[in-house]
Amino acid sequence: MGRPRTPLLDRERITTTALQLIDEQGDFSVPQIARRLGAQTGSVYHHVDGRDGIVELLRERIVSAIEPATLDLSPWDAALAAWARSYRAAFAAHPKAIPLLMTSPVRAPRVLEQYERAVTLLLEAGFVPADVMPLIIALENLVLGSALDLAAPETMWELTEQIPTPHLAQALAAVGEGRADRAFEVGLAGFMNHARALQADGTQ
Amino acid sequence: MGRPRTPLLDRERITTTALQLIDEQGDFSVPQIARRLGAQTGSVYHHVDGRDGIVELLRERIVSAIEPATLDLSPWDAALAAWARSYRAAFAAHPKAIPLLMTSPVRAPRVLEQYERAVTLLLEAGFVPADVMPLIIALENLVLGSALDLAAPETMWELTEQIPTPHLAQALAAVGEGRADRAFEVGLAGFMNHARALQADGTQ
DNA sequence: GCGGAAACCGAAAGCCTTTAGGTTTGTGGG
DNA sequence: CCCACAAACCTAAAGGCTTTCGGTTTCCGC
Repeated sequence: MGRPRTPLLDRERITTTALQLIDEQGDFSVPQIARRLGAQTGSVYHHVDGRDGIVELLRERIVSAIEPATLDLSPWDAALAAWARSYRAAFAAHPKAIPLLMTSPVRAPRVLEQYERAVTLLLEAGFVPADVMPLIIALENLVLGSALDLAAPETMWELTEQIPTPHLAQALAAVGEGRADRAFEVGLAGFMNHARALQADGTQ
Repeated sequence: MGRPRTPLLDRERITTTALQLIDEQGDFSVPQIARRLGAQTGSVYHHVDGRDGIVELLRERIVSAIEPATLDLSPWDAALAAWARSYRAAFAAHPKAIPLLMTSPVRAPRVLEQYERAVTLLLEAGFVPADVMPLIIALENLVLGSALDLAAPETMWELTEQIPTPHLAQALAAVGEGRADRAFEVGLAGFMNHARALQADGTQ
């Protein structure tokens, strides 16, 4: 038994395996990870700060796909919209992980830096400081709400014949594929128009 | 031991106890419910379809607070905005329950009826069928994203001194109390403006 | 070469979900 | 009235999960 000649576990492999499990079945457990990597359950705890620690690693892994360079775009509204799309895309790549990540706060330095830059962007664009966080949080609501929609089963609404919903059925049929993407773009367009209007009011 | 003279358990009490536990500690378990009601764990399963069944009861309990009469308001945009606020308020009453309810689809007849009426409302207002679902889903994204924000800890962003975030700290300080509510109103205003513009384009 | 750190195993405590069979109480049909 | 059956609860147990702890082997710096 004892220490193996070549290591079986490390944070990288643990994270990757957890993400695989989540993509496959929507959840993970420490014993499952250990089995896939050929180790015993307890051994995982030598590399990771418990199950919550693995969730934290997953969060960092997933948000690392957000493209910080989007915030360098000009003008500010193009930057903000591109950042929102990149933010959403990062979560959309692993929709089933979203419920696990939604509860605990943002701690990843990489993401905090991006929020800092987004705030700076809006301040430089002429927004009043008190208006900035509501805007950013509203955008975040949109992104996360949409990401959640991606995590939901194909049909978020289970239509039954017991409750007649003819117009809902018609509207669902009319939108067809990519309803989640179209809804996000509608919400984003509404948000960006509103933000531009606010900025025009403030800087006129 | 056998059957007690006055029943200890029923769906109503199980649901209420589960909701209490969630409000207190953010989660619940079947043994915890049984203990609070003075019964054994296994007995709960005679009334409820497992843990998932309890979650389903919780969903119905919580969404029953959405006020259907909001959709009777006139004009259509006032109705939609009031419905969105009522929708969000229903979840905001039990923010810690939100992560439990976000995964599975909407099955509650009471809510499906309201979606049907919302679709009808937009169709009667002159929206093209293909535009209706994106709008409603975008609104839902806003509502659920904002509800999630309510479920998060007080500070969604954990600022540390290791990563300097002066502008973020300033913006957070400037918004003060009720940042979640203000963000929701900003997002809703943007959405409603966009919807009104779309409707004006379509019916002109 | 040797001592400590690193990596893993084995085992266990304590929680959870769910099922199965046994016991008592209520109830409706004969 | 009584008796069979359904309802409500209990006891017990299987199997999974999270986490901790002590033991064993291997690696690495000095």
